[in-house]
Amino acid sequence: MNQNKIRVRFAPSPTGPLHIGGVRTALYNYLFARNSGGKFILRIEDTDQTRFVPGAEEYIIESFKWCGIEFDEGVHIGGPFEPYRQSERKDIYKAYAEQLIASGNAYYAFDTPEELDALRLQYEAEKKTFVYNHEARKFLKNALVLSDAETKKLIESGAAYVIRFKNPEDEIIRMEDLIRGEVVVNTQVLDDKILFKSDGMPTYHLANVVDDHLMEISHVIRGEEWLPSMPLHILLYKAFGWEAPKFAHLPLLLKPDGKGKLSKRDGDRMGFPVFPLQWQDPKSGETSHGYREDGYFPDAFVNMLALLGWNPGDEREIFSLEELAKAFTIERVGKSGSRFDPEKAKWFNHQYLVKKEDAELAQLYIPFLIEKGISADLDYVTQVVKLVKERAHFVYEFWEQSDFFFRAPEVFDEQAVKKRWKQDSYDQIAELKELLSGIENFSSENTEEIVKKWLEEKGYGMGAVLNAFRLIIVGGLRGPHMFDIISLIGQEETLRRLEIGLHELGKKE
RNA sequence: GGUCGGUUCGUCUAGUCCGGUCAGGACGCCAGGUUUUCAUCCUGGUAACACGGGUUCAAAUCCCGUACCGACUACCA
Repeated sequence: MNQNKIRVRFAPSPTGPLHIGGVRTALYNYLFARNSGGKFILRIEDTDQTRFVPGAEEYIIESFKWCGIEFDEGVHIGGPFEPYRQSERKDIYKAYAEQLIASGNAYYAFDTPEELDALRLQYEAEKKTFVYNHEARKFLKNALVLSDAETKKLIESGAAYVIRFKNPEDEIIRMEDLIRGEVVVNTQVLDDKILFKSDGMPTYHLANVVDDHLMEISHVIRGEEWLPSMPLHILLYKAFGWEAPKFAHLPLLLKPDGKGKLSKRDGDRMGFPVFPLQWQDPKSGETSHGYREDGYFPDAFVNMLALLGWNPGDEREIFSLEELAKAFTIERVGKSGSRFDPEKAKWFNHQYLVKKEDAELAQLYIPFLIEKGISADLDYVTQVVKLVKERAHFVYEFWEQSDFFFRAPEVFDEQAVKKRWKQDSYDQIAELKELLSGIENFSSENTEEIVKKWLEEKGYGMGAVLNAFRLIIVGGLRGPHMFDIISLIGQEETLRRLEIGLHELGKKE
């Protein structure tokens, strides 16, 4: 193995949509690779044929594309270590399993799943736990107990078998985790995990070790749920006589309330996405929300995710992907699980929304307008966006903040009428209409100056008049600066709305 | 049950390795200010070292124990 080359991989199983915890794991791998000038690889771990879900692999690839996370090698782009899909590498694992048998590190076992299940039940009844370990393997149906001739005969007769790892009986394993430091385990407590299944496929444990070695992976950065199997993996590298990669086990993403790791259910329950993209389950037809479809910007999403378990050590919070790559180090990844906070996710999106160009946001807004049956030119929409973007977390919220730029109010908010349409209002607004109709330069600044002067001369209350004015133009007590609004919709439209408003609201007695 | 991991404001976290500033920032929340409304924005406030021992002049920081939480414990990954 070339020791100087940093190579990391993300190795999902195509069993469904990618959970944001998985996205974060991939992100940290990506950032680590970019930070160190290394390579980032996408490998598909589809050794469980029974759990294959159509479309999952495509979903995973599309998710990263959306996030802006790019791979250097992988199932979708190829590379020097092809193939990158384990089902297509099927043939290579058997030989490695047999190599382990030859070296005395593994053995054939013929126990059927039913037999083992029965054993587990039996143990449970006695309040014990059945473990296929160095004790149990001495009295079960395997090559350690059977003679070589019997074993050979069984295999030749076509009996189903698995290959299990033969754990050392009593050995202290000291392991180094980049995030957690030293982890020590006695092999006594380990069980003889299956490496090779009776269906001819390797298990994760064998396949990931073989592939990581063959693909010259230098660092294995994965979720904390893999920490308990790190000893097995270390032992496997040792048994093969290979140098093990460095390991880093990332803390879990926890649910926003209560206990435990974040799950799909939490998203449904609390109304926030758990997946990067929308996903429709091919079997149940059930649809799950995605960040993309819910209006999040990919850069905001990635930024938010990166800060969940990692921090730069200073007080910066807004990072582009490039900035993240520059700042990221594995040392600054925390040890403890992070509770996901949907509120902060929204805040991040707002930050990115405000930072974006008005024209860019207008482009994104136009489809929403079209859906409302409104056609407006980009220039006008850009002006509108400029006025309302600070008030929104998402582009889809623009409509509720700016509908009145595109159409006259159809109804007047009842509460607002009650509060702001007083006895004097009709006459004052009628006067205001007169005033506005005479203005030649209808710019925001100019109308504001003229109206304020008029208010002062007349001794009218600014709040009273302008709120009544707003009520008529907007339909409610909301929206940006009044003079910005009328300047944008124009003099003609302003006067038209005043006419309608006066007629609708009438004179209050 | 067993093994491993974790524990600083409600949440994300800095500080812990190399003991010593009112334990800092952000989100949220609350209050005030700005404003013609709402939002933004500005200012301020709220609020934490899981617990118990020990070592020390001094512990969030080092040691031990306890509690709690989590992950894992499949011919799944």
